[in-house]
Amino acid sequence: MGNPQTHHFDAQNIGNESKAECKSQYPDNTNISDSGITSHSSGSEVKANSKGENKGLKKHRYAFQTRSQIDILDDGYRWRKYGQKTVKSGKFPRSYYKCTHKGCNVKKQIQRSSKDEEIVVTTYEGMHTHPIGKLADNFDQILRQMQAYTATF
DNA sequence: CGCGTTTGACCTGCGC
DNA sequence: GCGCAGGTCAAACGCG
Repeated sequence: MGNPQTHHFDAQNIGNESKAECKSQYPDNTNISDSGITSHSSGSEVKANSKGENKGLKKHRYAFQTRSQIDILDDGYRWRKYGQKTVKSGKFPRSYYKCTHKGCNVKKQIQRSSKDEEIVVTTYEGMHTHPIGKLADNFDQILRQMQAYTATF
């Protein structure tokens, strides 16, 4: 298999492992886990099946921290920024990205730590239904810097 | 000419 | 019931 897909770090891979654990690597009590990544269990898809029957609609969400000076980490996919909002518990704004693809509604959320601007929190939501267009030049670097990730929902 | 980015306004959900 | 926070969409502009 010489396909670049071999290195696909799809969510299902992580979800299958189910070894994700919310390890707080924050040296200090960062407010991020108070009002950013951890909360928001309610999904917009919930209203779709609000008929009263809730199917096993799992929302894939993965968040990992990366130590980089650049907010935009190219993981091999193309992302289109569709919004930016400043969170209250954080002096830095949060960026919202969406995968520009047919039928690929994967969203990515990037936020910088309010205290350590060197730490960038990237949250992925959804699964890619298409192969990677190219190999991320710094993909290996991203994996190395992947300090922690949370997979649930 | 296509699309990616930017900014503002609007909507929804939750808390008080 | 109202307010706050977060999230999303839309229109316009700039760049390639």
